[in-house]
Amino acid sequence: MTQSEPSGGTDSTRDRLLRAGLRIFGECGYNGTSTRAIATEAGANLAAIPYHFGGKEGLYLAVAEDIADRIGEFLLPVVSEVEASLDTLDSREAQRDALHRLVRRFAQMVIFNPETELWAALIQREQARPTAAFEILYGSFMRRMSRMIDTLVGRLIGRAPDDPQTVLLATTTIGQIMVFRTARAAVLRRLGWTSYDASKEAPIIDMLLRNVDACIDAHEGDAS
Amino acid sequence: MTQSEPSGGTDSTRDRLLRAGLRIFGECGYNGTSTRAIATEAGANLAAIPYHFGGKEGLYLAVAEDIADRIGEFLLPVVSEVEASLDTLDSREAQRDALHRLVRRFAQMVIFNPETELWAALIQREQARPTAAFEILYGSFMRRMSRMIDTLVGRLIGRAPDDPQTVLLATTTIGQIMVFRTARAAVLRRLGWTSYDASKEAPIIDMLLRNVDACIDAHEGDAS
DNA sequence: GTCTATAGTCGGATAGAC
DNA sequence: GTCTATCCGACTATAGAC
Repeated sequence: MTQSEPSGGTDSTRDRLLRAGLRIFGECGYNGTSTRAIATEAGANLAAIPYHFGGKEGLYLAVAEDIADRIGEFLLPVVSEVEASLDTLDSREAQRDALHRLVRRFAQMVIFNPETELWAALIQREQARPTAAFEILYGSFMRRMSRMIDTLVGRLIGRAPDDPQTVLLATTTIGQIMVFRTARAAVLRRLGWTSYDASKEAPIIDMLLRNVDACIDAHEGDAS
Repeated sequence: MTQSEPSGGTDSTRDRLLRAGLRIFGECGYNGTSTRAIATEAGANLAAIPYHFGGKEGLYLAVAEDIADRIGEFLLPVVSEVEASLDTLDSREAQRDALHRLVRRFAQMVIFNPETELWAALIQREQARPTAAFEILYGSFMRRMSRMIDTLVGRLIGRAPDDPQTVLLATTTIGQIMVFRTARAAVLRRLGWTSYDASKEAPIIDMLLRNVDACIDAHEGDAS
């Protein structure tokens, strides 16, 4: 959301630094990453980092913005579509279907999109220990995605979107998806898998949608 | 589980280093932590770290063992109790009740035990990027806790404990709890809270147990 | 915009006195 | 077992030529 689009076709030094920064910051964390490693992987000069980004921290924040942009590109088509149709969702089936579309898309990204591998660790660290980068991530897509899920869940259980009960239920819904990412090492080990390959997508998402429906039915119509 | 018990009453240099290491490794990550910072906080000499633990990495692994021990102390009473009663759980109600006890205890630890704050970030990093410390954590309590939940969930839905469907459902159950820790920053912000204080324990755990029951009912008796 | 060279700081580990 | 002193490598940032 700055002036440049590293996702575009260009391959300037700035873009290569951003790509290398994304990979190495994601893998090693802020402190575990040296600007030398980034410059080397980008095939750029060490001094190019202070020049283009003002320093290591500036590059880190630029990487966070880049991640936010890419997640936005992936999620926003579906989010916008649901937002636009929100006023016409009068039947429970339509509301449920909209929620399913959001959950499906989110799960596809979090669990099965290989690109996510790079973003996930960085976002997790920002959740555990927020820095300025968290504001970038939260303000860009997290807020909008969360509000949308809250709104739909709230309608389905007959509560306001900002009712604590609604938000808690929306949270557990998202948690069922995210655990495949955040407890990845333990989950894969228990399943005897080495990665979440495409053949697992249908059974996992089926289970998630079934659980979402079950949890919502369990909380429907118990307005305080 | 080594030779010493830092949880005991002693306060040797070794114990103080372990406590300081737990706090700072947890807060700043392995690379973000300097042995100088640990030694200072422990009121110990820098050279005491190579002396007692062989170096920074040895201290980190000792911290992981310490965490595993403490989590074990918190969880194992309940896990053992359920394990022991496993053969006599013939009614669905008894099985469900046992699962509730595990979920409740796990949630109390993960979400509401303030001590967990220190462990959580370290464990999360090990999930995203396992090192030798992950083996220590997984082998000590994760495996046992997971097997227990798999076993109970499997019985309740009429499948084997290692059936993928069983493991997936157990995973989503754990995910509903862990999200309060792993997406902490975003969840608190959406709820307008600043921490999970004790007054929130009952409503959150009630919702979790209700969701667990609902998900299990949704998957009951659809044996392949 | 990109390079080399270097300044200045901080990291972990060790030697050796006590 | 605990200390001081120190080595040496790695880090980020900057100066200044091109």
